[in-house]
Amino acid sequence: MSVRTRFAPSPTGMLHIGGVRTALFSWLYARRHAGTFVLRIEDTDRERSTEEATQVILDGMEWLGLSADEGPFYQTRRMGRYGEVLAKFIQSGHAYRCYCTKEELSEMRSKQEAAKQKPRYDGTCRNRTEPRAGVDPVIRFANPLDGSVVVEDVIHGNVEFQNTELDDLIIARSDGTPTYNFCVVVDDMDMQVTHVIRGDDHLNNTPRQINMLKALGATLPVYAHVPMILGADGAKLSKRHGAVSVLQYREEGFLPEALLNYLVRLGWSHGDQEVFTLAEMQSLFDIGDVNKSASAFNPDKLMWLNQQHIMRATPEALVPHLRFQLAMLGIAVDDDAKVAAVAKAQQERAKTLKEMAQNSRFFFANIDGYDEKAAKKNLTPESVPVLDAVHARLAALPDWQASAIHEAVNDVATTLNVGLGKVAQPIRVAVSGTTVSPPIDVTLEVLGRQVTLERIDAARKFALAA
RNA sequence: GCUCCCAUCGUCUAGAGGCCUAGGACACAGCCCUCUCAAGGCUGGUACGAGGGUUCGAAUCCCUCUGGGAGCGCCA
Repeated sequence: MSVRTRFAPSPTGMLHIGGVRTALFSWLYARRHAGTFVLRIEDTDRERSTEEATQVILDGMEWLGLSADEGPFYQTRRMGRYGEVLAKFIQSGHAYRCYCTKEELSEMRSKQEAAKQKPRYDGTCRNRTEPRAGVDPVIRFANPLDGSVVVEDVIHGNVEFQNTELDDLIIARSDGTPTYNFCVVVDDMDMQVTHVIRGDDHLNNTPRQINMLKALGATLPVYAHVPMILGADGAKLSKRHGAVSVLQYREEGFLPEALLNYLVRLGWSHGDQEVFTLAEMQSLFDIGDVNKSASAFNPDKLMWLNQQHIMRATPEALVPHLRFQLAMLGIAVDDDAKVAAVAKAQQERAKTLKEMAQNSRFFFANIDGYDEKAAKKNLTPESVPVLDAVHARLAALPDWQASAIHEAVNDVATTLNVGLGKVAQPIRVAVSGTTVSPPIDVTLEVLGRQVTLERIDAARKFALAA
């Protein structure tokens, strides 16, 4: 039987990197085994599910390239099917109507807590034969009373739960709508999911799901409960560090493959390798190799990986990303060749595309003044002769190419008997407004002769006045 | 409280009894390279939670403790 995995987020909060990682593991596993990856939106909680969160899931998955082979399926559109199974369960005695009120249940709970017991439903309505007037019943699954359930997990090994620890969970609310644990079971069965890969916060309700699956006579899937991702401080992932919408990472200038690379290395490794292409991840990843322990999110390493991926990408591949970031800065460019040239010049010196765009403004827009410290040091009366000499040499250059520019700048330094730095820095400040840019020859080539000469002229005037 | 899970540098990890005076990566510090910033190279410090076993030998196996996490909803 071929592998079928699924990612089943609920649109009650923004999809964040924790969710993305389980999605990635599921997707990778399906890819590795030429299987099918299903996307299912678990939106049975009408109160808390939002359109916006659903859109983030869809857009996020698309941005990351984690395309679904089937779906998205929405649980809210499968209500008929759930009702069918519910009826079957009641008929077969696997489920029953419970008329206990919320007040009664909460009283039961507080008594149990006071007695230092685990709160659980006591089964009062199991043997009730008559409805209770004025109470809309919920439906509970009649969990086996004795014996145990063993979850065979490829990451954690066999985990045994006693049925006496489990209680009769509610599978349909008093308004008739089915609940999470029940829908998951029906869906995983109907969608013929072979491998359930999800966060290990679900390990505890897996035995209940297995009991229901058994009651349905379904084949059990293979389980893989992956460890959670913690915040940078080792505490639960929160908004302050990482629990933001995945799309936030696009805004921040991360490459999808870099984020995926970072995430795949959380709980998984392949020797000493740190940088993985998408193709490598697909061929090397195996869910059984995933660690058991939770890991903390480390923004620095994500940054480093992003830079590694930027460096290894072809300039052409960076074009759309850089354009996106330039557009965010209000810079519209239609010259893809120039964007590629800039990307090529900058790809070694930016940790994010956002940073690259910020540092590349001067290639596309006029500079608005000079950095104060930079000008004070480099655009002085003493630098005027340098700027003059450079201007003259560059104006006379037959070919506007980095190699020729390099030679010209070197010549000026030699002629004036100063270090290359004394020449390159004033030019750099003149054309970029700052002391930081790619190598000066490359910078000028990309900038073009006309703009270069204009800016040197302007800088010369500024230096004279200083 | 009960049940379940987890435990190697600050962080991500290698390690499946001798190859470990514990390896790699991020971060940090220093040096080199150098027209700036980077990238790159080299060097450095820091870890097997504690205690008991098993064994000729334990980071690796077992037990206890400690610490962390999850679940126990008419949430998912």
